[in-house]
Amino acid sequence: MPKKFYITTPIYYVNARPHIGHAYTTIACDAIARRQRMLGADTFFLTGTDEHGQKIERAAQAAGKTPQEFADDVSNRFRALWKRMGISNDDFIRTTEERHKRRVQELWRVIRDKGYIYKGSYTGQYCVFDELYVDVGPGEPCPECGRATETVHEENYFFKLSAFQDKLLALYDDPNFVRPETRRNEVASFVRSGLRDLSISRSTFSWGIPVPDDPKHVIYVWLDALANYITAIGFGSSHAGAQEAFRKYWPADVQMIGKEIVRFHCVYWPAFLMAAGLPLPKSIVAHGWLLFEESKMSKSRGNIVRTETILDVLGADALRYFLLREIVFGQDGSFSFDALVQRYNSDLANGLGNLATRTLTMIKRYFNGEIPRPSPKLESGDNSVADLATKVIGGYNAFFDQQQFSRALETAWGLVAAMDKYIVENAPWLLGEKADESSRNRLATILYTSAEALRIVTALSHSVIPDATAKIWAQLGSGDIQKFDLSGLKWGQLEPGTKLENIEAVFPRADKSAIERMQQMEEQERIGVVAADAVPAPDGKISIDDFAKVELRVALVKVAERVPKADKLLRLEVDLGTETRQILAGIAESYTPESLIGRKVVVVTNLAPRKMRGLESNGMIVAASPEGGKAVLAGFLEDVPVGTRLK
RNA sequence: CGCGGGGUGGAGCAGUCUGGUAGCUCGUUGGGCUCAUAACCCAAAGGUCGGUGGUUCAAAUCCACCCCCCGCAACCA
Repeated sequence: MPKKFYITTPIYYVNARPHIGHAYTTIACDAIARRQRMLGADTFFLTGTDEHGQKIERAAQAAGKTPQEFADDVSNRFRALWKRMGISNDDFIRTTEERHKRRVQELWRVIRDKGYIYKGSYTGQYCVFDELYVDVGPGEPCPECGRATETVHEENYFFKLSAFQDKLLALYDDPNFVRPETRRNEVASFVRSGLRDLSISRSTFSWGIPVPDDPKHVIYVWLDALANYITAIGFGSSHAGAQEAFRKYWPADVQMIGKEIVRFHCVYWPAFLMAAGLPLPKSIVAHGWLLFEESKMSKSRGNIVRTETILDVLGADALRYFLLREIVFGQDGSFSFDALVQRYNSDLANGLGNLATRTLTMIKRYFNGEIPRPSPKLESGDNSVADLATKVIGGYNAFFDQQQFSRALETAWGLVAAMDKYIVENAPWLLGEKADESSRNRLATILYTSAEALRIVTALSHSVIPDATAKIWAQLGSGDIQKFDLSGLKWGQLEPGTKLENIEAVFPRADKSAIERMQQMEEQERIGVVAADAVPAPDGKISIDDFAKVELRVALVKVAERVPKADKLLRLEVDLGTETRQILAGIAESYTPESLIGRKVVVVTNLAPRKMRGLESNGMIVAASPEGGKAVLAGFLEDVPVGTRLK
């Protein structure tokens, strides 16, 4: 029976559209899954979307949709993107599917019946953004994310997380359970500092899976979401086939996550599984974040990179290769169009692609398109290539299996470089002009050696760049690469006499215009999004009515003081003629409090209140805010009465 | 003491866990080749691996202290 291999991506939360960060995780898993299939493992690759929780309920409300409609829309975007990228997932689970809901409830019952769930009451602060109860006083911000918290009083179900502290710590002794090492240390120190029982139900909103026998409560989103890894493969099902699948695939071999969700996967998840008496995943692998040209991608910065743009211009292989080759897996990595194009040109177009073309072209020209039979008389250069190839196979496998993708690829490309050198040193094109037997034999050996090295790099890198390698493989006359048994890869398998197929360049060189095109596409997308948000203004302009919604008034600053422990924030009290208001403004780096008192400023008066550092701000001071520079307050050259409206 | 990442030739980065002549890509300069996608090959210039101290026969790598940069959040409605 073949070995099984089960790998999962996180299920992506549907509060945001898919971006390149999601693609990164998914590509890494896809490459691993494809490789396992090539090695002959019975592989199951799962991805999906996480769709419950208060955050989704509210986002849907803001969008004027039902939570289900909202989730459907975003989930479909993920599914469509993976399809377009050729992601080879075997299933796509959604937490709003019936199969998942029923099985999560079953998991709940199992844990409950083992005595790890109890009912308790809780009064405290809740952070909607993190979906977490936090240990702070009323009105204080969330210590995790800094956003405002809400005071809730709930009767909740609790999970006896505290009972698992020692077992969890023992678990981290296995160096493979959490990787890389830094994450493992992080988690271990978190657990060592003490675990409190975890609230695992909510009754203040309803967008979730009802708690069995107590439908006023919904199950905590993280318990719901984490369970997908087992519900998707059949846990909790009454069908014999599903039960069989669960027994076969669980525990997971690799569970890939981003570093921001380490705690949930390395503490809560194994605790839930232990409570349910289920086996634990063999390895949880956390990767770093993808930064865009050094800074974190964010919508407001306008530096979001959509995967679609890269697919349009360079194709999926280019993106896959770049992400896995350029970034040291586990660390934060930086994305830029320049680096992408450079890497694409040097490694794919000039490297592998060019090696394929030059090798195959010569075989076509000098041997009528048939792989020549090498002479039994080898020279040292030929043997070194064969030796290197063998080393490269071993090295690549070792690195790849430790998720060191960049080093694996670097190793494989060492063979590409060696082949370029080998070809130049042996100058086959000179031998090609001679007709004597020894020249022909020598030429046959050189070209066989080149083609065989090409075949090996192609086979190794297929899981990373599936499309191009499938083409090269076919051009070599080796047929369908997906049928190749990678576990048996070794030097000398290429059959002399094999007829080549039509030769075609697989990685056309990209020029500077490719970068510009991608930047333009992103720019247009950005404008499109802005315009779409502003509803009926296709040219980005707004109507006078839209402007009239903003109420700007002249105000006099009465009180100004620094907010404790805040670098940028000033607390102001301003006189609007009819009332005095408290406003917080992020201008402490530009103005001293004293210089503001008695000054007339422009205030947006009809802005929704917002809490900052526990204080409420009821408006906004208008200022010119140059990028990276100091803010300059808007003011008047002539005197104006306080309270006057600007229009 | 908020959390995290980092400081290695001109640029971007590996290498640090498991000490042993400092490596890759790009760029620059000169040369070569012409099978190949203006590609490929060779050579050269260019680094006291942030600093100080320690451990060691040996430190980019281990230990201690310090300096600097960046991201996130706190606080830019």
